[in-house]
Amino acid sequence: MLDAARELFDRVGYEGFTMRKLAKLMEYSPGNIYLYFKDKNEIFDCLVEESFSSLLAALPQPSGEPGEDPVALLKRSLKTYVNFGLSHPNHYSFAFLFHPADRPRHHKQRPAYESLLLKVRLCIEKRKFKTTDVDLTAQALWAAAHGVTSLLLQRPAFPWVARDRLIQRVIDSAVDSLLV
Amino acid sequence: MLDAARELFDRVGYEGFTMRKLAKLMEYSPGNIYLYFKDKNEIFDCLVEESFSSLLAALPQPSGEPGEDPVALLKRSLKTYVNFGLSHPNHYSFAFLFHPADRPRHHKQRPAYESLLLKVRLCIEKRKFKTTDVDLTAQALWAAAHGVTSLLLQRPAFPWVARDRLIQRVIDSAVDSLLV
Amino acid sequence: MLDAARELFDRVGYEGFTMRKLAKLMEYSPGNIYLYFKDKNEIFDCLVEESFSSLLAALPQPSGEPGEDPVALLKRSLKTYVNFGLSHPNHYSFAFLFHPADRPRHHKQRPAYESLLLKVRLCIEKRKFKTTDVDLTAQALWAAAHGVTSLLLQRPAFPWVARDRLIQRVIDSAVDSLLV
Amino acid sequence: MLDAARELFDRVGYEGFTMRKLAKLMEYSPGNIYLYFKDKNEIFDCLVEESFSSLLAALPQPSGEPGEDPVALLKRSLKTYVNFGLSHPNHYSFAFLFHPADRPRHHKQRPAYESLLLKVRLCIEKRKFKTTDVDLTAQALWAAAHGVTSLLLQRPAFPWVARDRLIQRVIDSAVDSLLV
DNA sequence: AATGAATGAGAGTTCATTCAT
DNA sequence: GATGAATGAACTCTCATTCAT
Repeated sequence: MLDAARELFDRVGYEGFTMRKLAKLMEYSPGNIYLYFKDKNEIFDCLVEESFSSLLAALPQPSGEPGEDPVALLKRSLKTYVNFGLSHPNHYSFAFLFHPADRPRHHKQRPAYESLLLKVRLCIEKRKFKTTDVDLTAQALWAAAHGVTSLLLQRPAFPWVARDRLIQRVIDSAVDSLLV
Repeated sequence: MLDAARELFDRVGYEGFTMRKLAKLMEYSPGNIYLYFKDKNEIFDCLVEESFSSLLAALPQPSGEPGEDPVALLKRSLKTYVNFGLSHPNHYSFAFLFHPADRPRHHKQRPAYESLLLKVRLCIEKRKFKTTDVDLTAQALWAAAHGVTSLLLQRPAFPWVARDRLIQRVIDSAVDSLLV
Repeated sequence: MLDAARELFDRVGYEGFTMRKLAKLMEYSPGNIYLYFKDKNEIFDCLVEESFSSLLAALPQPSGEPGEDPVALLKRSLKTYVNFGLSHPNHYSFAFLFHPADRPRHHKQRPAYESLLLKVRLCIEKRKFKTTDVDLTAQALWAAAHGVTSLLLQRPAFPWVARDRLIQRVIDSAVDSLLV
Repeated sequence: MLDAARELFDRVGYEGFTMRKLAKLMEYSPGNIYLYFKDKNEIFDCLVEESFSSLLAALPQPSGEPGEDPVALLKRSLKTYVNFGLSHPNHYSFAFLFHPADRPRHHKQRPAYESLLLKVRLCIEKRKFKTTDVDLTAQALWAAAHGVTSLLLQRPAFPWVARDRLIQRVIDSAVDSLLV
């Protein structure tokens, strides 16, 4: 049922999503949905939560081994982030693109951001970066990664250069410019 | 009339925009709108077009003077783009973020992209950049700029660092890493 | 339209009243009602107001002539009240019988009560009554009058004695017991 | 189960009473109710019946002792009636105030009326009353008692004088005016 | 050129009720 | 006996749109 909802949300956007369409999609009666979810918002919340969970699960974690290259880990991480978005557009949409502005922002994204912070901090601790501002750096990297992801997802018809090159370039630019 | 529509749209966003509200705002009758616009979509199309026009108008153009620094121009240009998005959140969302699958995508954004291409090409011609791939570079820069803009717009509650620093950092990173 | 609403309210009661039924009754579309009334409550409010106005208009007023018998006026007044209820069941229902408990009580009834107070006060001033408690007396009289009215209206099938005799008796009992 | 229904009904009133709430209150499944009651109406019918029974049970009965004062008994009876209504507002409303025209009127109230007739007859037989019309007298008394009860119930916000005084006055007036 | 009245569809939600299990 | 899932109709209300005037 969440799958159907996700697909519908993705197809018609937040505004276009209606309980009735969902019901029809599942060949249910409208009222039946309310046996499983309190209301429309609850569905949305569930989807968002699910999406953040899978994103988080996909991200690589520092191994803790002494020889590990923190910059490589960071880059791998960012690339994973982008690829996750591209290969799970539904999840990415829920996590980062829909914006029912009237609802209290979900802070489910926090763990993912923490994970990024951690990796940035690692780079800084190992003196790989010129900067020492963890938050600023993490947010700038996030912005870059999110930028490619969302553009590629939302403008599929645009004449993009080869995806991989573009992604690589964005990440390299964002990270390399920080290196000592 | 478009002004009223724009103001309403700015105030209430896409979802909140209704023909009735527009009519009341102009002290017209609802039906009267249809004398000027075929339907709601046409209004939006106009609005989007206007938005892109004013974005384009806001973007700095190369002066053609020999002493002009193309890199500075490029950076200024990107910053303008981001600030335009931040100060017209509804239009930026509407132009770049929504994806109502049922409507043909507007390719109004094309001229803005061309303008970016032009400036990148300038940098390359003046041997400021290591790279020579105009499209790849332009798209990577667009991604970065779009990334900050959309994140800031869509997650207003997130504990961002100072906006200006973040924007500056993203742009600097993206551009500086290209310099010879 | 108010007439239709009144009739419907009266036929099906407050809970049974729905916008759809009203629409169908008038051979309108449901949404059309909202051109004339903000919502269901506003309809109800209008009806209540109307009803109190006509009740008030029906009640006799003291002539001010010196020879006027205040007790007779009071009795006439009470009888008018009851008869108004019996001959305008719709109005009476709206004024006194429906009870949408969740809504702030309408104080539209106040003027009618004031009118009763006035007449009671007259009797007391002219030393016709043993009591001097204006409010207590007025409320007790109202209770009696309302009692007959509502019983007769709401239990039409009950084997009542002759209406007029019953009404007369209730009023006489209530008033005569007060006389010096 | 009727107890649960009664409690629920007492708490939320007629409009607020739903099968689901009843089911949840009893920790049953909604469908389960239908094993015991045909439908919602049947529950209400039972409730009403019960209400009338307990009203009847609450009413004082003539002791048959020779010294008993029938007028005092009558007054006590009327007072009990009013207080019953005030302390079971929902049931009183349901029994005496609603008039959902679609349902056949319950004549469950008959025994209560008989009980009143009986007491009036007693007063007349013992030559306490000027009148000899049992029905007229009983109905007038009922009207008075019902009048206070329903007004107090339906207009809780009205600035009533002290309840007890009002009730006492209404009953005294109605009865005393009959005394020889 | 402009309006007011009207429509029909659709929104989210809740309800009494049924029925296979 | 009892349940969970399901239905279908109803609810209030809003919307884009039309059209006679």
